[in-house]
Amino acid sequence: MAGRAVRQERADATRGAILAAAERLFAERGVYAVSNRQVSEAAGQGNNAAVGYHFGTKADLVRAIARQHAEQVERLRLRMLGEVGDSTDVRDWVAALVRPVLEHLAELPSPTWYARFCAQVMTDPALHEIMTDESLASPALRRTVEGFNRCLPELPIEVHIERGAMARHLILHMCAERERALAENTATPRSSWHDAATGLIDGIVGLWLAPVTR
Amino acid sequence: MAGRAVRQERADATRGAILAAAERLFAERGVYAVSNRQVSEAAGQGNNAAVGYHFGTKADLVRAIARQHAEQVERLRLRMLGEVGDSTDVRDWVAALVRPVLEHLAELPSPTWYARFCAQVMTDPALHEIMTDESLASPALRRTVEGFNRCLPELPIEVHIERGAMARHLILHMCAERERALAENTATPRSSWHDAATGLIDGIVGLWLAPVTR
DNA sequence: TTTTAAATCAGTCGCTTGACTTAAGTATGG
DNA sequence: CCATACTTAAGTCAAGCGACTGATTTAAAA
Repeated sequence: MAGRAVRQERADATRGAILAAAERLFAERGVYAVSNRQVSEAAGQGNNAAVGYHFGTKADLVRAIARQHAEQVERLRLRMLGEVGDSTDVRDWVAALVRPVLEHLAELPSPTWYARFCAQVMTDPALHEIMTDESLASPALRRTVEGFNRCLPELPIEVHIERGAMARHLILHMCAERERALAENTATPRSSWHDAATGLIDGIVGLWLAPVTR
Repeated sequence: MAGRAVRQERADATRGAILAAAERLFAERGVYAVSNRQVSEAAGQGNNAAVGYHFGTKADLVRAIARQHAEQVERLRLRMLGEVGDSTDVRDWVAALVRPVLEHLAELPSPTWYARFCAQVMTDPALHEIMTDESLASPALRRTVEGFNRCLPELPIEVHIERGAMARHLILHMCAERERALAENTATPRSSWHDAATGLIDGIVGLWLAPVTR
């Protein structure tokens, strides 16, 4: 009964070590530039096949890392969704999109690698899909997007899609850039993740409300 | 005299083949996931050391690719700069920032790999610097940024830096995404690079003119 | 206690890597 | 017409790769 838990605990510790090591190495060097051997070693495993044993393919490992974080972000976004309620202010909904992600990064022990990891994963066509799958599986995200669409002024469909992509890129790469700067101890325009989120929200709202050239 | 040119021509053809092959492979798989051997083979070279012979390190090869394109973009931007003149409309200057890049992509034979190549390069801290060096070496870009700053409403310095970064990310990754979609024959929100540029300019202008939360 | 199975370790396999060396081919300049 | 210098080809080398195998440890179940 409680016995099984002990063995599980040991395995979970190893799994966790592999996840953490992989996230860091993938973020710094790129997913396909890092071998499973290097991940195993960085996780303190004598066995060079530890990754294969616990996760299978490299894509499975990437999915596991993504899911771990997605769960945390989901938790934060649900809370935020409660605060937003049924607001009709575009800014509130953009905040519900942005803030949970940056709050999550702020909560993580420093230095963080998650944003850079995401940026690396999103550049690969195959892995890209894994990432979007894990994100779109989130009910809170879906509800946020719906609420956002309700109070957004009417836009041509192609502009709507286009600006959605712009907002995604903005969140992803501004986070990755800030994270990199923090890791390398170089200057950042904002002194906290919270302030960075505010600036990001300002920009994204401006982007969505910009007039459309026809 | 004319003799030397023939040998040079042969070498230039090989160099060109290597540049083209490297750009494609780097864009698709990432710079460090592709070996010099693979580049040499893809360029039709029997010699597995052809890359080393013609370019030296992988960073030198990346720089050569970046420079090649930067020259074309420079040419287009200079022309655009003439049209903009001394306009005081923010939009004109954003257009001078954006249009040359997308015009260059439109001029290249399809499919293109340059935008994805840039996106890959920018994710690596070491290569990142090579790319920015090649870009900032452009006088036309510098003049454009200056002209832009002259007609932009006053912003806190940190917001200015922040939004500059946002605009950069937007241009880079929207181009890469569109390029990927074209290569994979999936849907794109806009039917031409020119229209994509218009949408991008709309968004970036909105971003810069957005009110600042204090 | 003994048995069982999960988890880890240790090592092998064929293959590819970057760095390097050597040889062959070729237009030029003497 | 030949020697030179530049370019390409071909192959070697240790190191590292993923995939795989069998042995060992360890806690659970019998």
